[in-house]
Amino acid sequence: MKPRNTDSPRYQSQKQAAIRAAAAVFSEKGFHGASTADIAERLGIKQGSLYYYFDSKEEALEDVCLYGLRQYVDNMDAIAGTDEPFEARLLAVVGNHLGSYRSKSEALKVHNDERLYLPAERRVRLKKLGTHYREQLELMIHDGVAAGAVRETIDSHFLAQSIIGVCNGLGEIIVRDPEADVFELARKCTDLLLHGMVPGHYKGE
Amino acid sequence: MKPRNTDSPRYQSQKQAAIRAAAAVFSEKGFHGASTADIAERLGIKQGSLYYYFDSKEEALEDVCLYGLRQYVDNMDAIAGTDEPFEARLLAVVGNHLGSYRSKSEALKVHNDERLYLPAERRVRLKKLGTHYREQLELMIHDGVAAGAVRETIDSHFLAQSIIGVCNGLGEIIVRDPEADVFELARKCTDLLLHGMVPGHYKGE
DNA sequence: CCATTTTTCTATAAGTCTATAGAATTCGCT
DNA sequence: AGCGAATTCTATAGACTTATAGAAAAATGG
Repeated sequence: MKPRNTDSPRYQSQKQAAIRAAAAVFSEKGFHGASTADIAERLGIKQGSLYYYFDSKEEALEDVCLYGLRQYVDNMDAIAGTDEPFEARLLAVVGNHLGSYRSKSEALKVHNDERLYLPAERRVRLKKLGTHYREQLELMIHDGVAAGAVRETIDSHFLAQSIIGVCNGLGEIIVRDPEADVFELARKCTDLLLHGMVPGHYKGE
Repeated sequence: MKPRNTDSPRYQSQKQAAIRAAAAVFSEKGFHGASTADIAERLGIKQGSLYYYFDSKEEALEDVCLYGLRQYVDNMDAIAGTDEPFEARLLAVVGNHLGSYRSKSEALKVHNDERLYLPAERRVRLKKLGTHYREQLELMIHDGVAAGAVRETIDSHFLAQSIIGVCNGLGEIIVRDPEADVFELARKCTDLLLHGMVPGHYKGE
């Protein structure tokens, strides 16, 4: 183990850069397909030097996943804490999810696709964040039911998973097409989830 | 290159078994994380012997992906070819998608998560099948609009991607919980897509 | 039941990868 | 400029992988 000053501003900014470099490489080649040499090269240093910032390749993956997930979950907490009407909160949730694909697509993609390759003990913190996210969403749905904005016959676990699924599906559009209008997509997505695709319901549009 | 009789019934059944073994291992460890030794072990033969059935590890991945995708796409063709009303066809599509997670979850999961690690020239056949699938779905949506079953304001690319997304999201429930009732999930999913989560629309339920 | 074909095994070459240790360089500060 | 700390470099051990070649074993069929 090397001596390192984890508080120095230089260390912090390089570590941040290292995480982003790892995110980019993992997202392109996958965890096992990427080598530490790939990550170091993108960062502009040599392979061995990378171990100044990560104790192991697995730690790098964990850091990338946490980085990708953190802001995303924080935003959810903020949304769940407001007393906006259900529809507005749903729009905010969808917007947050889709927005993450644009701003930090790589780290979040790595979390989605590669986190399973982490050993169980490295996944605890991620799991906590993930279940927290879903719980907040399910609570929101319960509120929606109580407020009469959501049918009582829909169970919240099913619905939460559906919402997450649609967002991930649309995330592919966002990643594929850098021109895609994220806000417009979020609006259409929320509308679909609320009112379905069938025409002629009272809400005129 | 070894001499092999690809027509003998024994070869065919062992090759099938090899593809399934590869699917299981790739799905658990990922393409790069899995070794040819892992696949051979699951099949009950030695590492070197595997090359009697695959020219390379990449070919194994391609075969697994094709295996996972084929039946899934064939079913879509059958569904698109009927003249059932739109709602019934949507239910069939969703049921097919969710059902695939139950029956061949491993190969389809491999296709979803690992196909990107194939070199471009090995991906052509997969791409063809995939875009064919989405085109059929978009055509179905156009029919639905023409028949008045779908709002005109929804664009079919967006909707197709949303449908695929919800199904993948619910696929996680199916994979996680072997007791989950796939047909019931498909019904609820179709209902959500058609009518949304908001209560009080004319269709009483 | 023997001869031929098919399938599997053993052994290994050649390459890649992670992680470490210690030397060399750069940085921040006075 | 010069000292000590922080950062990066070089070099390498040790493990693991894919793919191949030729020997061995098992199946097939006349």
